Amino acid sequence: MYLSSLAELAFGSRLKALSDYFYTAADEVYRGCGAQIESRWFPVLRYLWENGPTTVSEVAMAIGQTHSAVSQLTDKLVRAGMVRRRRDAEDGRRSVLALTDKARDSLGALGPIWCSIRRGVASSLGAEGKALLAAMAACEKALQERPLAAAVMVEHAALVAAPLEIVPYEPALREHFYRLNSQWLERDFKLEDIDRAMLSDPERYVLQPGGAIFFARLGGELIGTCALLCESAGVYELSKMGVDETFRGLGAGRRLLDTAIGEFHRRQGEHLFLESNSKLKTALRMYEQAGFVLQPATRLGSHYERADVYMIYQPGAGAARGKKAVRKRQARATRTSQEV
Amino acid sequence: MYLSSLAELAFGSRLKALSDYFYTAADEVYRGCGAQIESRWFPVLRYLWENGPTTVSEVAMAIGQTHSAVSQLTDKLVRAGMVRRRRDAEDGRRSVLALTDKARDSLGALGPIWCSIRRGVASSLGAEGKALLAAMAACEKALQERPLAAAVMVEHAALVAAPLEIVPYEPALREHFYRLNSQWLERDFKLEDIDRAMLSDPERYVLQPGGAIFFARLGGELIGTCALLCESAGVYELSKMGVDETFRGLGAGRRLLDTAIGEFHRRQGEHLFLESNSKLKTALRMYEQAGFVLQPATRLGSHYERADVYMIYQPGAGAARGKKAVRKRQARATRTSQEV
DNA sequence: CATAATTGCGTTAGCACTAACGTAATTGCT
DNA sequence: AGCAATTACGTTAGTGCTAACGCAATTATG
Repeated sequence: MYLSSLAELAFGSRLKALSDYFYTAADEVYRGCGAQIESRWFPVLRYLWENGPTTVSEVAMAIGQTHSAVSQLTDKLVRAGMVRRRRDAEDGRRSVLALTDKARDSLGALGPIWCSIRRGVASSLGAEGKALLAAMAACEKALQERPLAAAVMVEHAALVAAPLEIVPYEPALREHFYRLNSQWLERDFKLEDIDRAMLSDPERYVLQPGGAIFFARLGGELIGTCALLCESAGVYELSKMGVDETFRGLGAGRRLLDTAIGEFHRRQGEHLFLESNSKLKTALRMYEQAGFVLQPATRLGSHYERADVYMIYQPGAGAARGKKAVRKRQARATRTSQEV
Repeated sequence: MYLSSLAELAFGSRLKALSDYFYTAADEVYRGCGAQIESRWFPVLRYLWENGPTTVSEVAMAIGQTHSAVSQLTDKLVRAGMVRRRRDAEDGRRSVLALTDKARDSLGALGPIWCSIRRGVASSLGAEGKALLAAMAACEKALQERPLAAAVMVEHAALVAAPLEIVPYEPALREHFYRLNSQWLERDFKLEDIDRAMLSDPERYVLQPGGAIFFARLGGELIGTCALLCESAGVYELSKMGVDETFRGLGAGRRLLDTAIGEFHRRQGEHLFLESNSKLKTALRMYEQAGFVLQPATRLGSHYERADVYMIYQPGAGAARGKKAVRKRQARATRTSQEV
């Protein structure tokens, strides 16, 4: 699903979808069993069932909704003959809600259905259901203790205050080269042997043959990296570009890319190419914007299994060229190139 | 929170609440950062941002909503100047949505905010956020493969078809006595030494002193148990009553209780009491309905740490007595007793 | 090629909920 | 006691979504 790829950014939408799924599933079950009840009624009725007559606000507080919602729902329940509304004798403002005998009968008969729901959830979701419940409870607690909006604002303030710099490789940063690249490699692909070698000993495999490595540093943190490999005299490959997942969208990738291209020019390189994978759409779009042009076929004798995209740096060409070749190979990528 | 106590039964409501929390938190952040965007717009805009111009239904499919929702949202986005609507030249039915330049600018500037959101979620929810994402993904997958409503109906059919019987103890069932009791004991309390002893060797601690044990069997499964302890000549204690959490609501508890009381009468017992805890509201209500009366103080020299409720069986008394004593000790329990 | 079925979209009515307001009752303060 | 503040609730307007319908365009079928 597309939404899952957005991860933390689409929490709300996905949770809503899940919520609706459960509501409609419950209604389907109630209908199927001939129960005269709707899923939305459940929290209120069950609370009254367990706790006896209570006021509107107490119910609202307990089930985490506004008093208005409970008040309106009560109208419906009264109309359905499930709930009785009474003024409280002690406090005239209060409206005391109590189940009718009909409701008590209905709810009593609902025992097996609730039981089936619990068991159905277990059989349908298995351990994942338990995990979801546990995670929800943990998140509800965490959000009460550390409100999300405030936490985000703190991060935002820190982000915009911190300077974003590009710094060259130095031995003390070797582990970051590994960390930043293994993150995305292990997420979408797998670490190939050639990766492991290069990431573990960049001095030998990148610098010594005449290449360069850059890091993006935000404040004190290293959030991205990029390597310019020297394949042969004047021929360079852009590779090992990785930005920490939680720091994407800051422009670090583009800054690294521009720096690497700058270095390629500074060394008076003649040919610059890269290999990538069609999954990495945002990266591909960035390469195009920077002047790389998608080639009709993958590179002959590629070092990587995951490589299904081959691009060559043609600064003068712009993004207009290569359309036909692209269209043949990848409808989706074409659309992107037209758009950008 | 009350809803969490309902576990699987209130999935929908809790997920909705969480969903709304994330939506409003996101809106708060966007407002706080001065971004001209609303949280509900995000899935559509982001999809167009990543995939270029697409049709209404494609967007709807991708973000898991109806075409109507996307169509109406598009109205708003067009009014806000973020999206352009165009008829498709190739297929006149289709309405192609594309981001305006303004939207592209806005979204481009949103990078740091999205980044902050990801980091804020991490700092606010920590590992729980990851756990929630993982659980959601797993549940979405599981629900596609095994629809919930169908699974529940299957369980329901099996439940109503299976006969519920009460059977006396026999050595082969010893482990079930332990299993069924340790489940609720470990959930709300903790296993005390006296529990462990009695549950491990019921023949010595229950049967030999003159007590009895019963099991509730549903179809082939043992789903509940209950013990009648003989304290001294004619004095019995009802104890170790437990029904599997996933099988509650079927009336097994009541059947077990009635059987135990029947056995108490059959043995011409003179005094029957029980000790329990005020947390166990549904159990307490059942005891009252069966003829137990709440006592004003806990029992002198109780064996259990968790015992804060003491009830004596007075079959003639009904549920009307003991109100005053109750009211003094426990406002909540009082309400229940008035109600039932 | 005519007709039926399907597809894609917009519109409307309706639902569940919230925010905001108004009203009545109660509590707090001097 | 008198007045303000608070509390409890109902009502209204509005939001975000779905279901259901209708229309137009496209595709399938005899």
